[in-house]
Amino acid sequence: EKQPCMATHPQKPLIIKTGVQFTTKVRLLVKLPEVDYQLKVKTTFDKSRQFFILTNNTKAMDIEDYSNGCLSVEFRHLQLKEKKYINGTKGSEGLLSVTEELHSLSFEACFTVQGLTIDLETSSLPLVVISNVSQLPGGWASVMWYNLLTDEPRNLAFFGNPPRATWSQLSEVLSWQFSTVADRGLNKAQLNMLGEKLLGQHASCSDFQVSWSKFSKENIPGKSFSFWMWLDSILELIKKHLLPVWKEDSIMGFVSKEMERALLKDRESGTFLLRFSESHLGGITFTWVERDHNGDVKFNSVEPYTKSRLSALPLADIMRDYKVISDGVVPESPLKFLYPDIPKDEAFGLLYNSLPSKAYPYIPSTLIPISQLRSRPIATPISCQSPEPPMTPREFDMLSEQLCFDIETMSSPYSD
Amino acid sequence: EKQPCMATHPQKPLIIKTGVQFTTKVRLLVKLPEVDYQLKVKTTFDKSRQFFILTNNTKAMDIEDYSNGCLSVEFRHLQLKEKKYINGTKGSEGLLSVTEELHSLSFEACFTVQGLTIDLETSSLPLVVISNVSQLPGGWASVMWYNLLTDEPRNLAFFGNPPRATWSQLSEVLSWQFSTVADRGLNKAQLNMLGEKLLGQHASCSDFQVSWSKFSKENIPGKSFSFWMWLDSILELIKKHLLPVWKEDSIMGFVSKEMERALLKDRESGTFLLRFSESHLGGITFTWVERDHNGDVKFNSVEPYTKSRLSALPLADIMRDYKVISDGVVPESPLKFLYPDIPKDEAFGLLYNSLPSKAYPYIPSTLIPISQLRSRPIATPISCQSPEPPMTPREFDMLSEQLCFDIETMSSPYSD
DNA sequence: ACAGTTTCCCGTAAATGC
DNA sequence: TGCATTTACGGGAAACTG
Repeated sequence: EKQPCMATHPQKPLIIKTGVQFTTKVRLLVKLPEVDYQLKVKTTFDKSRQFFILTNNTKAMDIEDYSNGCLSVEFRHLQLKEKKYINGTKGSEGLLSVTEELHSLSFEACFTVQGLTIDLETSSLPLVVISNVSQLPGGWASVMWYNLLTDEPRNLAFFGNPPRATWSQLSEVLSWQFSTVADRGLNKAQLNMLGEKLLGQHASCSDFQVSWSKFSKENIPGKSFSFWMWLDSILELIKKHLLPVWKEDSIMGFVSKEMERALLKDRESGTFLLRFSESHLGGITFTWVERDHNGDVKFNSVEPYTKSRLSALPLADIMRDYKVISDGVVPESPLKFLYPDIPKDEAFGLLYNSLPSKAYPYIPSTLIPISQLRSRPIATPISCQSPEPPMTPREFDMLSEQLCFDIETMSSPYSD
Repeated sequence: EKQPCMATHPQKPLIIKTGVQFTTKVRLLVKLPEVDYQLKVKTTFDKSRQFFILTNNTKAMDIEDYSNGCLSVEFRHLQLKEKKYINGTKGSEGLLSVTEELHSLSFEACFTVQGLTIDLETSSLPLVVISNVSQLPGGWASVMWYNLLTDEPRNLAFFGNPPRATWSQLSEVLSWQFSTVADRGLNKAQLNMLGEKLLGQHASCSDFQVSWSKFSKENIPGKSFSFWMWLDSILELIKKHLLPVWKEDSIMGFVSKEMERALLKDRESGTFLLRFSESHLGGITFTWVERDHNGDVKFNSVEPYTKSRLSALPLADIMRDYKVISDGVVPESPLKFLYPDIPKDEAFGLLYNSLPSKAYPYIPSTLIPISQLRSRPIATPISCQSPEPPMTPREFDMLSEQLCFDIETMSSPYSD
């Protein structure tokens, strides 16, 4: 039953949410003697656990319109649903979290040619099944770790004992996440801050290793979220609310508070930079430096803006309009220069929204972010170092040796 | 097969959304000779149209726990799904919109006692089936009109030729909507404004009649929504964003612009009132009066606040913080007295949110609504009259003459 | 009690039907 | 083409379940 084979397109593990439609396509990689033969393909979900395919899962292969005459079939509107076991025995993966369980779809076909019965079977790359979008970040973590650390196409037990990643490998993957989502990766200084956050001072050694647990399971000391949950919340914030500003490279973002002060302390009064909150998920703040008549330096950071605030007022408008007020005095913007010395309107001007609304009989009204300023202690700066070079990403090179057909594409709204 | 009967609880038509669970309960109104008889009840959706019950629809009756020993059965987790007709013939109600189509659930049971076969059957009050919450307002309109204008328990053809309502009947129902949703009904002045909006000057005559079409199908002249859609958008706004302020009776709300000016013109500078937008769905604005050094009167209305703005900043905080700014001058609140003469902080003070956030290392920041004031023409006031007295609501008095059991309760998240 | 997980369902957007 | 209606599914919250 073994047949000669061809390479398939590169494949990545996917995330599928129960109850949400996904698509998969299978192609036969050799031409069969009789072309019109009705070759039915059946798609099934792995038996190991509690999901089944809700919708019609059998379809006949057909000749691709555009193509070389290959037989192929596309399953659309597939949907996964959880099986309810009445006598509570779920699968065996009790130790792993849902997003660490890897599943797979199988495709089978069987036909007889010249008295010979031929069974064809193949299966998808690993799948993570989630039931709510709130599990998506966990699912992505698994997909990233798997892609980063194994070449095995179908190692469903991967998270039983997941290998460590070197910081050099990992930092590159993290930078890609930003490139993908936001068209701009992370620079060395930003990666260095992330490395120190994850590893302490060891980060300077690029082959220092990061465990799966440290990356996405254990909480950051003193916080209620893991490193990846924190980073992903920032990716989401950028994707939904900061895209133009991020693309313009106006957000330094990943800077420790110490570094921030070191950078700002010698700058002109009113110089500021933007930094992601380390204490809360999905927040961005800005810090500006002020020098009083004695020449004493003072740093002020605004309460971080999160998605709810940013959907009321885009960041560029916040930058334009932010004012500090002291009683009875005309409010004033403390923000003059984006670090190192770019005039604010030059950095953000193109992204400002044109205020005036057209609602004639009415007086237009806008929201202005305001702070009541009080006195504040001066912080001490600390030094900082720079990170290691990136490494080329590994890619799946899926040559299926035994199988005559393979999955061509598979898509789900949760995968890119 | 006719059996003696008892009254059931009052019933109201309901709205059911496809794919969303609902519950219904049926009770047998006489005691059967043999108590332990397994009396199975089957629930079906009316055949006239395109829905079916997705979930298990047959259940045995049981003796109620608490009760007089009546047999009853409760169906939970029922769900409606639309039937797809392949050869496109849907039902016949082509002329009516979905929310005007009335449906019903039927309940049947059959048993034999002493050689006699007895069939029991009953059906629910009319149901409106919707597929998206965006149809809820339309559904409510139907339910209100039905309840208001017929005593027939199951007239599914009601909207084939819906009767008119007198303004006196309708105005009372509208006031109830506000009582139910927001704990405060409408006063005469508010109802009068609504009556004039719907009927012009005829509203003063309380038995003037309103057609179903005028109430909820035709658009208001010059607008893209019907009277009820407009009113319902305000109910929603109150429910989600204005509840405390509405309960305090600080929102006059339904005042024509003419009346508004008539009321404010002789008041002190800085007197304001709150009014719902008539030009846009779900908006609220405030208008204040200003008198310049010549004694000339000027009215200013702010661009209406809608749910998106109000979810960024609650109304009470807007009232507290709203400022008008002229270049280089300290911003000032133009709002001094809630009409007629209540100091602003007295009217809204208890509802202000305490600003200062606890985020220590950061400077707290709030959003302040600001308008850039320009010169504005002065409007001319017009007079206004007051409305008619209310009338007692009619109630369903459901005595089922032929049936031995009836529906006791039926619930769906869309019904109160 | 509680954390991890799933279910529920509104509300927006997109797709579909007429 | 435009409007009415349904479908899709993210996201917040409640319900479930060991």
